[in-house]
Formats: sequence, structure tokens, C-alpha cells
Amino acid sequence: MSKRKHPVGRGGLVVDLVRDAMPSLTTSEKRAAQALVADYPLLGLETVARFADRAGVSAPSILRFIGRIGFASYADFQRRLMAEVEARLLSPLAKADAGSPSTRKRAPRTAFAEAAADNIAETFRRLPNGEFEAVATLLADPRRPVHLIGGRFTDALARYMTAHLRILRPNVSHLEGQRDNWHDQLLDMGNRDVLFLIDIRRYQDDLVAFAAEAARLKVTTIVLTDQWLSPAARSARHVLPARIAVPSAWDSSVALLALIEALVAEVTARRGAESRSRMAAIETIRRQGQPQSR
Amino acid sequence: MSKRKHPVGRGGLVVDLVRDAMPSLTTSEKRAAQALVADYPLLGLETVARFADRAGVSAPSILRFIGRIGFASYADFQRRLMAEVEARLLSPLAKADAGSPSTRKRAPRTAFAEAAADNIAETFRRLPNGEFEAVATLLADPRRPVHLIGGRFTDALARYMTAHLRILRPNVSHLEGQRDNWHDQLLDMGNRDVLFLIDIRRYQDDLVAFAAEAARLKVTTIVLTDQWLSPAARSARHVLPARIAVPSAWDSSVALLALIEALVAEVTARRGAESRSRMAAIETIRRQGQPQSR
DNA sequence: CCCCTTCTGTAATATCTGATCCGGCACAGC
DNA sequence: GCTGTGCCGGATCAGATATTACAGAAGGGG
Repeated sequence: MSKRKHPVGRGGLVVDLVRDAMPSLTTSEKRAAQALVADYPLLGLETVARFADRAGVSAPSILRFIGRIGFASYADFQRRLMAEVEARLLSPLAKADAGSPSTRKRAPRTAFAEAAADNIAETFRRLPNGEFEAVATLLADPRRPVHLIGGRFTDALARYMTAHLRILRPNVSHLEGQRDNWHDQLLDMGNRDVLFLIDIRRYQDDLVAFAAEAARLKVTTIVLTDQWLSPAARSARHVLPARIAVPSAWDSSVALLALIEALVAEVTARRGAESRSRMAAIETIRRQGQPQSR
Repeated sequence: MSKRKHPVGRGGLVVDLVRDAMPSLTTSEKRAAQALVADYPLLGLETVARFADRAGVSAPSILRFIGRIGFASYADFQRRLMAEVEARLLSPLAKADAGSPSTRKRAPRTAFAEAAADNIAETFRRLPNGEFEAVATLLADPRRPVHLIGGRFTDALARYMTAHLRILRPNVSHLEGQRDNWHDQLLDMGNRDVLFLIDIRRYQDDLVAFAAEAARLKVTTIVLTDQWLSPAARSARHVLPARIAVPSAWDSSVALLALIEALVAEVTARRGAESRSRMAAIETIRRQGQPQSR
């Protein structure tokens, strides 16, 4: 296995050659490999110069990399890539990794990826009819102030969503800081306000209590939770349940994030022109706000 | 955008342009067209000389043909073909050649979910060999301080990761606040420190600059980015590229989050008993720390 | 701290490629 | 048969491209 007599194993894909060679590559060769794998296979069909540029290394490094993985010339390398592309275009259903040896001993991270992808599919499939649209409608209405909050881990998702919504519309706030702070904000809320609350397994009683309090004040509450439903869901007008189970010691927030992004996409689409002009305005301000940043 | 016959209609495939132009082509141009359609689209990605050879005409005829169907140069023509190939490679099953009718009916959010799930699968499949493990090793070493930071939107993910890592090990910090703050923290970093940086499309130059500065100080930098690689990747020891494209006005961070969670899971598994006892201790403190929280 | 090895980018080179020009050719109409 | 028009391909040129040589940079071991 050390001699590699044959310049290029006839069977394997180029990308597999790259993976196998990865450990023995130098720093900039590795960079070339990264870039190629990341944008496979089309980057390899570009010129050496562009390849080098995108990988952030010099052209000779690309050539050395190509040589290292067993090709006699860049042209050879491209020929081989072309053949692969052709094969894949001809049979749109043929799975690329059919004969891959890596399938044998599947890494745990592959199982994780599959579970996460499944969670997304399952989450969207089980979405209560009309619930998604109703929530999007609420979020797209600029006259209804939106407040977001999450739990110990999921509050990061609330922040993520806040960052996007703020661009699309006014009156978006993320409730942060101490619990006392939250309740102070509650004082100013009423039946026009919308509360978007995220709470998953090992539900936080302070969030549950907060949701209950908000409900008492007629705040329209949306709860994004897991499939077993946070107790906060009982105080909610709308509930979005997501799958969170993965082969890990932790629960996964991937499906939650997917839902959030889908909502943001929907709101963006609905607000169309208005949000576009708003985005443009924000861009301008951002640029002016930090003229000395360079 | 209805007429636009000549200067390359943005929507149609190149092969359609060829079909439309067919009647008005001269004899040898027609031969070029037939050769291209017969071996579409790969023949168009070859050189003019080989194209001409396979079509049985001269090189100038090929170029005239390319010009006739509306391209300003052979390079333009190839660029367009590349884009088509890429689109078809990315969604091998979505649109074999059906066109639009299948896309019409399906709810947009289903398309979004599929794209997000695909992104995860693709991201994990394309992971450079050993890179994931190397990063996990770095993150699992409690003697190496870890600093996390993200971009305008992705900083929320950095927070999410920070929240988890803090439970698993000591010496985890999230760099927040103003840019000046970051650089102050840099002063105390050295070759033992690990910087975990997230930066995706519409890359932030302040982050790129920060990564460069960190590299200068021999800080071991990990960059989590998109498939086109942030410029910050050049300063990185390890690069984790993820797929972010979805049918939306925004990019998707779902695959980034999946990677982060997989890393956290891996670190958790590696630290096993130690992290378990640490988690227990933290639980105790949390409970004691807020006795009046009701 | 210095030497030695290894790596990597700059520069030069030889080749190739796309693009253009122009002479010749076929063919139709007179 | 002759001429004019449009088409084609060989020859040619400038620019781009892959490749090689080399010297400086980086890194590791003593």
C-alpha cells in the first residue's frame, strides 16, 4: 500500500484520493484540498490560477498538490474530473458513494448527520396545518411588536432570529439579561404584542412561568418546542413542535433552527419590497456607521 | 424579462438557445450545434480546438457558432455551462429535466426543509478526512483555552457552542462586544490558545483581519465557514466548510449548527467521566445559586 | 540559538488557447 | 461562363496557461 505504483486507481473518485492523501499533505496543499473538496468537482475544472486564488495559495502549490495525489499533469487531473462529471450527469440517480470503503465502518458523526436531517424532514412533515402560515403572518405584521426569548441553550437561536427579523421589520426585541428584566418588559406588553418563546426538553420553569404571565396579559404567544411540548405550550396561541433527538448526550436544535429560518424566509417573501428597501437603508447606515473600520 | 432573445436569456438553458438558433445556422455551425447537443454539456467545456475536432469543423466555426447563439466570448459560454453543471450536480434528483411543473405545486417550505437536510448530509459527506477529529481533539483538551466568535448572524451559533463547551470543560470564552474588545483579548493569547471562528458569505472583514492577527500570534485557529471559504480560512489551521444555500433570500446556518452539535457530541464522548462529574457539579451550583428564583 | 530540512511563493519560460484575418471555395444568379 | 456573395478553414497573433527553476521563509531538532 505504500508504493502506489498505479498513478491513479481506476476505480475511486478523485475526491477519495484527496481524502486518503489528506494526512500526508503539507499546509498549503491541504488548503488546496480543502478548497477542492468544498467546491467539488467544479473548482478543479477551472484554471490553475483561479483554483490557486480561491484556495488562497500559489499556482505551484496547486500543481504540487495535483502531483501528490497521483496525477502526471493538470490536464490529466481535469480529464479525470470531466469523466466523473459526465458519469454523474448521465445517471442522475446513481449514488456517488456506492463503492466507497468508508461506508463499511460508518463514523458516528454520519449517524448524527442522518438523524439531524431526518429531524428536519420529520419536523416539517408533522407541522400542524396552517400553524406555520399563521405564525408567519404574525411575524410579518410590523404593527405588532415581537419579543423573543429562549432557554439556557436555545436563547442563542432567539438571538439568531432576532438579528434577522430586525432587518425585515421594526419593533423586534430580544429579552436578555436577568429574569427581573424580562418581567419589567412584560409590564409594557398587551394584546398587540407577540411573544416568541423557545423551550425544549428539561424545560425551564422560569420560561414556563413567563409564558403564563404573558398569556394573562393577553400577549399573543408562540412557543417553539420539542415534540413532547413544553408546559409553556399551554399558554400559547400557536405551537411549533420540532424533533430534537439525536445519537448524542445532548438534544439537537437543528430542526428548531430550520424552522426559524423557514419562518424568516416566509416573512421576507411576504414583506417583499418593504423589507428590501429597509434592508438597503440598514446597509447604508451600517456602512456610514463604521467608516474607520478599515 | 420576456423577450431578450439574443444577449443570452438568463433563464433558459444553453441547449435551448442552441435549439432556437438552429434554423438560422450555417452548415458547419449546425454541425457544431449537433455535436454540442449530442455531447451536452461537456463538449462545451473542452477547448475550442477539441470541440472543433469532434464536430468536424474548424475552430473559427465554433467561435462563430458561439457568437451566433448570443455569447460575447467562448469564456462566457463556458462560464454559463459551468453554472448549469453545478446546478445539476447539486440537486441530482430535484430537476432531472422536468423543468418547472414539479416545483410549482410543492410548498416552498418543503423545498426549504429538503435543501436544509441535503445541506447537512452534503456537509458531513464532504468533511475533509481527519479534520473533524483534529478539531474535536483541540476542543477536548482543557489545557488549551478556547475562544469563540462569529459574524453578524453566526455569532449566535458561537454563543450556542460556548454554552455547551463551558459545561464540558474550563477555559472557554466567547468574544463579545466591540471590536476593540476582541483585540484586547488577543493580547493574552499565544500558541496554546485555540480560536474558533465562524464566518460565512458576505464575509466580515473585521473577522478576517482578526483571524489574520491571531495567526500572527501563533494562535491555533479553526474556521467554520461556507463551501466557498471565508478569506479567514487562509489564516486557519483547520477549516470546516458547510453548505449554506437554500431557496430563500438568506443563507442557512443549519448545517453549521449540525456540525457544531456533532463536535460537541464528540467532545462529550471523549471527555466521558470527567465532563460528567463536571456537569453534575455545575447542576448543583446552579440549583444553589438561585434559591429565591422560585 | 543555529543549522538543516522542508516547504512555498516569485519569476521566468515554453506551450497552448482563443480570437482574428484573409485567401480560397462553392454556389446561385445573370 | 462569369461574377458576386456568403461561408469556411489555414495561418497568425496576442494573451493566457501550465510548468519549471530557484531563492527565500518557515519550522523542527540538536
